Amino acid sequence: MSVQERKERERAARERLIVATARELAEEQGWDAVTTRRLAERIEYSQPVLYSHFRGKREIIGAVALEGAAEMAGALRAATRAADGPRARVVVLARTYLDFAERNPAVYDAMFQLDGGLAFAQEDTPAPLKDAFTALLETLAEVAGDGVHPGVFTEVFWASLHGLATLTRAGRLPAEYAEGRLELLVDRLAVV
Amino acid sequence: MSVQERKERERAARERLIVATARELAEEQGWDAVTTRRLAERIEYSQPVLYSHFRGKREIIGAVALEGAAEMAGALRAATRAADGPRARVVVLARTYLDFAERNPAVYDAMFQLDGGLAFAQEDTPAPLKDAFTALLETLAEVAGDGVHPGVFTEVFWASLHGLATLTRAGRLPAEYAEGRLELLVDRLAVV
DNA sequence: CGCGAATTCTAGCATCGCTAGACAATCGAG
DNA sequence: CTCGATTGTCTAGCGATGCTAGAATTCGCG
Repeated sequence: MSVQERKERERAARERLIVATARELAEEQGWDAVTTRRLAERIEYSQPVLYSHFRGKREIIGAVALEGAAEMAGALRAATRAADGPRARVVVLARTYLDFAERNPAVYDAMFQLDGGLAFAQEDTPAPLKDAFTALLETLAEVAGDGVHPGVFTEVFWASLHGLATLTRAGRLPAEYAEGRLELLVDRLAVV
Repeated sequence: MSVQERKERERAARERLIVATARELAEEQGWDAVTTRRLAERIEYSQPVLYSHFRGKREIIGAVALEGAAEMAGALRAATRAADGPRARVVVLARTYLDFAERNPAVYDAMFQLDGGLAFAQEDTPAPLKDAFTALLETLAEVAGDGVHPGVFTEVFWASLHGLATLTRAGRLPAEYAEGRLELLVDRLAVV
């Protein structure tokens, strides 16, 4: 028992180290800088070790994405729980989402911009991704408006936030009116 | 005169060939398949010729993006011109935008997902990009609503469309309710 | 025709993701 | 405690990538 268990624990710890290091490196210098060589050097193992944990770079991105999804779901729930009233909850939800994207650009990219080999919007979508969507839905369902499917409403709202997040960060939208855009979006989309 | 002029004409033609070929290849097999070697082979020149026209791959992507922006602006204007009434114009605008993104995924990526080295939302933003934004604004200004800056409204609307376009194409939104999402978005955002 | 300049190509660099096969460490049986 | 076998890890290398230096070629002009 003990020997094998210890090995498995160590292996799991190393896997977490890989994911954490990849995330770190990506936030520091962007995903392009996350090469298998650099990553291997940082965890102080050789490259092939990475491939004994993950099929390839794509799967490492996927692992970071799942970690990020869980974090985002937590952040969204924590933020909305502290807000009073449907409208305030939606505003804080949107702000928290955009804030997460801005503070964790590499993680956000792993989740929604890069190919992490994860299934979306299907039965076999990993739980953390489903749950992050659910976290959005919990707050948005109460402002979807009559006769509007909450899931579809959440999809639209999410897409809008995603558009704002990505275009702003890429410098394709001016940074200055960010708050005004957020409020306009909430005012128009949410039925309070 | 004549010799030098002919050379310049030929040079310009070859530059157009490079851009067109890059676009073709990207639409056929994705931007990852657009390598300098493959591109050079298709235009029947060696790799260094590419670098006598463009600083690197990034600039080639940028050139495709500009071409795409001009096309998109034309498509948006043609579509909205044929529609009666503000709401119908907005619906057809949104549909045309999403349609363009779906039919020209590689061009859309060059414009809004990849780094083409272009400036956005600044004075030195290339004219085609500014004009594409203007094409959106022309139709959207009349449904921005009282007291809402048309530019900011256009930014929000554009971001929402962009989110829908990218998330749908990446399979992160189910393909089935696409039309419903579009109509919901227009109903809520546009003030008619 | 033949020279000088402009143009194009060959060959190569550093780096990438990924992997085969050599090597080392560890385990269980006797 | 030793020794073979299994597991784990590393070294070295493959075929690509974007990009470039310098050789080779082509071309216009006197």
